[in-house]
Amino acid sequence: MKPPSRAAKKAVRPSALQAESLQQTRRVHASEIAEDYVEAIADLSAAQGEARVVDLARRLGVTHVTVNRTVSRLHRDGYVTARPYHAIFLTAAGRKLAAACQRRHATVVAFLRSLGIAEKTAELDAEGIEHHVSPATLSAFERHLRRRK
Amino acid sequence: MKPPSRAAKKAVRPSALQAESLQQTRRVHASEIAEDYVEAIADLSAAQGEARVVDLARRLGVTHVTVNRTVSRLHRDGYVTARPYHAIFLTAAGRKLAAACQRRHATVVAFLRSLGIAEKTAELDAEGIEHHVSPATLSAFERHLRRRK
DNA sequence: TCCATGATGTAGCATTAGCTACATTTTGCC
DNA sequence: GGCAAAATGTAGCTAATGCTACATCATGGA
Ligand SMILES: [Mn+2]
Ligand SMILES: [Mn+2]
Ligand SMILES: [Mn+2]
Ligand SMILES: [Mn+2]
Repeated sequence: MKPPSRAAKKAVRPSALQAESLQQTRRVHASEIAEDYVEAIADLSAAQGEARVVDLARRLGVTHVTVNRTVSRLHRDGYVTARPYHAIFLTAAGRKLAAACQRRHATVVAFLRSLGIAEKTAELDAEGIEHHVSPATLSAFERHLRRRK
Repeated sequence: MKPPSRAAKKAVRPSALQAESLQQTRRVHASEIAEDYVEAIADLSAAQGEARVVDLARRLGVTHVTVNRTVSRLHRDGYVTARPYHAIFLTAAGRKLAAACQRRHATVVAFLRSLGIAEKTAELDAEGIEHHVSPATLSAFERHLRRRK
């Protein structure tokens, strides 16, 4: 069945741009777990001096099995040290990534709060939004925060 | 190796809240593809009267194989009709979801644009951000837009 | 009419990400 | 020191999401 030629070009969002946006979204999702893990490892290291598997499992809301497998991927990718039966520590690359993520996370939460959004809602939404915030958009958030201050 | 008791409780983000946030993020990601698909199907239907597999593949930036399998899941979940060798159409549930997603998408893009973010950046970031925007946050975005207008 | 081409469908591979069940190691405590 | 419990590790399952390669269907033009 051929599309009836009516209405024809309705000047809709171009396919190419949406495809590019969705591809970027998929790329973001591929690196997202690494970001949340290094952030959590940094938080736990600051609070307790180290990050253990159980602590990560509790904080990330998954089982220790999932943590194990993800940590081995983080190790494969050079973000963490991983010795059996020892706590997990960030490498230099891991610390750098964690610092950027912590900063971005805080900015996104502060920005949402500045719009009058409740603390808990801001935290819930920010955990997902943060990864999709490009450097340009992060700058815009910071600019808005400075203006509002 | 036990954590040295120094610094002890550093009043960091509570584990329970972060775990809950990450669980919500994972739930969002599980329904995200359905949202992007019904939105694309609605767009294509409006523009051409129907949504074909090739068109969806082009617009979503994936192969037609991926489209096929996802469409069958959408059919399983009641969002689309699916007859072999025919175009794909939204069910009532699909149209309802698509309308909400289109509206939310437009709001997120407009909100980012109102912060001075470039058109293309807004579009790229919005494609990922939109799914993590809760009803409360969407309201805040709309409120901000009304205020700025 | 018929057939080349485009559209669609399917088989099967890889990776990621979650899980339960069970094995092993480490540790806290008597 | 010895042992129970906690922590950690591993085997193997499911599901989602991407892909290539190949098979089948549908159609428009010669
Ligand atoms: Mn996050
Ligand atoms: Mn975060
Ligand atoms: Mn999207
Ligand atoms: Mn996301």
